Amino acid sequence: MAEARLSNPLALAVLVLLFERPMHPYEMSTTLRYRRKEDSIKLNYGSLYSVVASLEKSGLIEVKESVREGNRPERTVYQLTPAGETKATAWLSELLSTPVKEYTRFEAALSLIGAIDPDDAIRQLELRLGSLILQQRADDGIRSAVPAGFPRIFMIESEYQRALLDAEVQFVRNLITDLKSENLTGVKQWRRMHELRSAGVPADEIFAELTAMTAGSTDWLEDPTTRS
Amino acid sequence: MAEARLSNPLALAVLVLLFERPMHPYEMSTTLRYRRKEDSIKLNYGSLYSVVASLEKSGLIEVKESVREGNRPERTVYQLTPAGETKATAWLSELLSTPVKEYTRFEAALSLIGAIDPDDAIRQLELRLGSLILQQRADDGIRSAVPAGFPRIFMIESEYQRALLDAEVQFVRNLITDLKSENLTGVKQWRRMHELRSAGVPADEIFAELTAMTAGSTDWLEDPTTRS
DNA sequence: TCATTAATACTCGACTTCGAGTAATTGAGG
DNA sequence: CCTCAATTACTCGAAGTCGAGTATTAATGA
Repeated sequence: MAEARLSNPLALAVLVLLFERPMHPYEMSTTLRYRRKEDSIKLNYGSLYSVVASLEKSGLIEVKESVREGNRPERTVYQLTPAGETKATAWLSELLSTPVKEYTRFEAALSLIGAIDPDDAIRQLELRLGSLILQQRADDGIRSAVPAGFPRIFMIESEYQRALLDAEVQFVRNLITDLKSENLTGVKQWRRMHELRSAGVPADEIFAELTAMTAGSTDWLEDPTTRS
Repeated sequence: MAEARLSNPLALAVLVLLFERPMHPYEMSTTLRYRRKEDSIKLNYGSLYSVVASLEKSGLIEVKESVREGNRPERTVYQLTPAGETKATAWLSELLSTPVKEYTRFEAALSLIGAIDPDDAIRQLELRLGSLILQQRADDGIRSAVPAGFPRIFMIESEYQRALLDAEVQFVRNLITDLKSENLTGVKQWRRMHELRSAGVPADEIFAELTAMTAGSTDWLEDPTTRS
């Protein structure tokens, strides 16, 4: 009954599935796959079984029965407890109502982009843009193949995904344009820095020249250890 | 030298920091914090030290020196190896060029939204919208406080973040509108389902009625176990 | 001057995540 | 009828993640 701090959304998916009817873990996995929830909820066997175990330990689900057919591995069928039912709706409500910061790889990469040179960065971003546009096309294809009358609410998560994809395409396109046109402040310094570095100029001289390049306030250039 | 498959972007951040100059782990953490990279790269001590250890084990970084000042814990200063230098640029390039699916909590929640009733869902989404708009305001405030001349490229990751935030606001606003106007196909069935359930109607009768409600093709309503 | 807070620099272990591996059963093709 | 692939159902251990805890020193202020 310990209040385990489950954070894996897969655990919520398990609760929601058991809200419908009792199931064994393998059936949960096939059901999630059949309903295309795998696109939105990361699913792998190891996690599924350990998540189920931890839900049981915290009293949110319980074993209903344990059936063996022939020589196959035993199937353990689980069902929701009253506590689990409460938890499922509370948890889902919270995920819907409360935005939490999600860390993406691309955001991390952007924040470190200065480590490669600008022309290289542009090239990589163009590759990304290409992939993203292919994804849009693929998605268009899927959408046009969905039978008329299919309830939108059943695939609302894919509309969200699409909204984010379109936003990213826009962002990357703009970024490439700004980088190419040197329209983005700081790119000149960035480029100069890589020129100096590849010419073997030592770090402190690079720092000095960059400081000189930048007109006006340069407080932001300072290092935490060197600031007065 | 083992090719460890590091996936934590924090490891890339470590490589990039050491590309600048040798550092000890604690200094990496303060530097990342000072440069606001914490907003984009999840940082906690446990992960940092274990990531550093695993980078060392795979030969991408190495100990430069180990200094002790007074009775303080020893500071272990690391530096990049040639392999680490190569890895840093290759890894960064890959993160920039290659989109990978990121699983967000909100997307997971949307995919399970059917488990709570529509009116409840609308309420939670309105709460979310409120928070998101507050975030936009806060971000506007920060942006207007940035000193003129501050190079945009140094905070490009926050522009990405903002683009995604704006897209989410749009999406949630539209979704709320569509739900309220019953404009979204499937909402009627969804609402009816929760009415029946809270009236204690058994699952199979609910299924029967929902099938009847939906004109035309209802293949998509079928269960994997019951399809012919 | 003495107490209290902040900063420094890391350690530890509980918990999660991952995905390859296992081992039986069913189905379809030749 | 036999073989080979797919499906069923789960196990296991290595690796990663997390954040509270520890122990010292520096700074602040009553």
